[in-house]
Amino acid sequence: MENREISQAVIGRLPRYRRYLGELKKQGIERISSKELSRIMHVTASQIRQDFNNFGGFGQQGYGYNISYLHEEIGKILGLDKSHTMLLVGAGHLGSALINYMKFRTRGFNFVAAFDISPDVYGRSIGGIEVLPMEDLAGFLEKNRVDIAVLTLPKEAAVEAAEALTRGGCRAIWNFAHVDLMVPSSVVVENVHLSDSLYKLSYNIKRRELSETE
Amino acid sequence: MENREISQAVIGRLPRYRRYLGELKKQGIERISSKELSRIMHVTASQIRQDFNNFGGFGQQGYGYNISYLHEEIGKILGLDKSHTMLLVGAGHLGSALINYMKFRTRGFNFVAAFDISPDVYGRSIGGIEVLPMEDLAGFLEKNRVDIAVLTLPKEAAVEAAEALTRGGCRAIWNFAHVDLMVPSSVVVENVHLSDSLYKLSYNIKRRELSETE
DNA sequence: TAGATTGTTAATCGATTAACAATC
DNA sequence: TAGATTGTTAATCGATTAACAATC
Repeated sequence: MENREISQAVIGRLPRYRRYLGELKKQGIERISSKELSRIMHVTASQIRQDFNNFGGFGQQGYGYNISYLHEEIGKILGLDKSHTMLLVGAGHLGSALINYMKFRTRGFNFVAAFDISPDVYGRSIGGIEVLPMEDLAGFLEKNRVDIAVLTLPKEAAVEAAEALTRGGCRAIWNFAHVDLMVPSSVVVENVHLSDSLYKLSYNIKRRELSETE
Repeated sequence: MENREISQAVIGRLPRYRRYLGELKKQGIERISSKELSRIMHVTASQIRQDFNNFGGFGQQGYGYNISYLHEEIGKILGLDKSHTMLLVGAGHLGSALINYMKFRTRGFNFVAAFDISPDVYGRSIGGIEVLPMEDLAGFLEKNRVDIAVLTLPKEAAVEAAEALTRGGCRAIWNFAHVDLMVPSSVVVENVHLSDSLYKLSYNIKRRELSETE
């Protein structure tokens, strides 16, 4: 059906559009023009229309866009109308924080199990889910379909875990480890490299200071 | 001095270059050509040379790049040779995880205080730092220079906190809240929108499945 | 119908890749 | 010197912005 490939730049903007549309919806506003939305979001109206048109005509000439409808459609494009089973792999501080991030749960991202390499945490419960030993991972994957594995392990362990996840048929990896995972192209990887983000921030502080001195 | 503006696309790639160079250094390798590095990192040699040349000549014709030197220079560009004072604003699960992320500390990112809105956590210590009431934030900023505030609060509280931080002269905000902060241009903001990242992942799972069915 | 605003084509801009002369 | 590989200019590609005809 859809065969035109949509650029990741566009996809990357969809969540932000959806967030703003959600806010407007909450405020009880019914419709909005690309021009007005552009003013609020600080992007060009042209970009907004181009972005939406990648997925077909969501608007109406002379009227604009219906907020509630557009919000829902973007949700569907992002796959938020379906629920996802999730696995926590690495039950340290960061992993615990993510599993406790209740918002995910209410939005169709459901953790079904948690694994860790350290015996210290086996049997402990985080976010209402019992932590299991890493050795059981392969077995678990044989019996259960997993959509997304959240990978919050030190890098060496992360590489190993990614292999086990891939072999076990896990669809996607949300990778918080500081490595580039080499997985077959059938497995989707989304990286969250926190230190990279912090380093970028550090660069921009320096740059800002330099330009202020000038 | 430097006045040519370097694109954020380039800056965004520097941490990854640095990571690979660090690995190579650890392996005891001394030099590398853009061609070889391109093979390892799966980017074009042309891009590598262009990126590095934004900052002047790091290499040598016929030889390549000295790994140790390049690693250090990229660190300097990113401002990693200087230490930064950090503030945790929002001491929930995610905030605690970040403050406990020891790597930061060993790398010159030092937390000096933590604040929260909930009286339940006042006086508690996380990552060796005592959590103070949010009301004390403005006073703290008057007395202490803060480079980076890590903002891990629900969005409404985050907007307020961002204002207080800005007024107090905080240089930069590492924003984990799901809002776009409106701050003066002198304050650097780096967003980590976790749910946006997860939604992108969700889209790509869907897309992968569709293309496999074809 | 007139006004508003989309959908879409065309123009511009910026980023990536290719090519090659300079030079170690 | 010959070979290797950078630094840099030129060509290509893709993404953003502008313009406008279609249409509600």
